[in-house]
This record gives sequence, C-alpha cells and structure tokens, in this order.
Amino acid sequence: MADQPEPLKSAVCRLVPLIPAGCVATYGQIAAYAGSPRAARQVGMVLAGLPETTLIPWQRVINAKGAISPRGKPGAVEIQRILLEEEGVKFLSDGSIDLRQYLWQPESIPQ
DNA sequence: GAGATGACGGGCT
DNA sequence: AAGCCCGCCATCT
Repeated sequence: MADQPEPLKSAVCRLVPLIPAGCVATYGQIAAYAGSPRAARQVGMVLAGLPETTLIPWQRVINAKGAISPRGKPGAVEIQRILLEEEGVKFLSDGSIDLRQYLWQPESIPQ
C-alpha cells in the first residue's frame, strides 16, 4: 500500500536533531532528505514556527551560501551565531561559514 | 480567487 | 565577487 508522504513539519522535526553539534546543514539539504527537494522555503517556515523552548537544534540550519538567513525578528541572527560559535563553528570575516569544513555529510539517514 | 510574502536556491549580469 | 532576477510553493491578506 502506498504510504502517505510524511508531512514536511514532521520530517524536519525528525531530521534536524540528527545534525551533530559543530556541524550545519542547509535548508535545501533538509528538504531533500525530507523527500521534497524543492521545499527549502517551507523548511524555513517550519523552523520559524517552532516555540522558543524547543529542543530542536534549529540554529544548525543555514542557507546554501553558508550564511545565516536574515529574517524579520531583530536579534535572532545574532543569537543563532552565538549558539553556533558555542558549538565550535567558526565564522569567516564576512560573517559566513565555510561549508567545506562544517557542512553535515551523513553517510546514512536512520529511519 | 488573486496578489503578496517569505529563516531558499540557482543562474545570469 | 556581489547583486539582481526568476522559479518554487505553502501561507497570509
């Protein structure tokens, strides 16, 4: 029987916690592993909807340019940078992250 | 229902 | 190299 496609929100909540501390993943990467390679923006929407008390490491998700995505909420970008630095992620002088060094490269995705 | 918006990505200038 | 533009697609007005 054909199983329902897992809702994106559920997939995000399952996949993002798999990103190890000290690594980052891109929105597009999460979307692709979630089975919706064109849903990068929706991944951002799911993260935006998380409560501030969430245990999900949302800060490890950045954009494909290796930068923290700007957003409406003031200060949120700064917070994300601090959280990542606390996990050992180094930022370049232009405020971006070297994806060659920090991008999450999973060998397999457990169900 | 149509148009605007957004935590994106990739291509072109 | 940096910016601009366009495609994508769920949400919101």
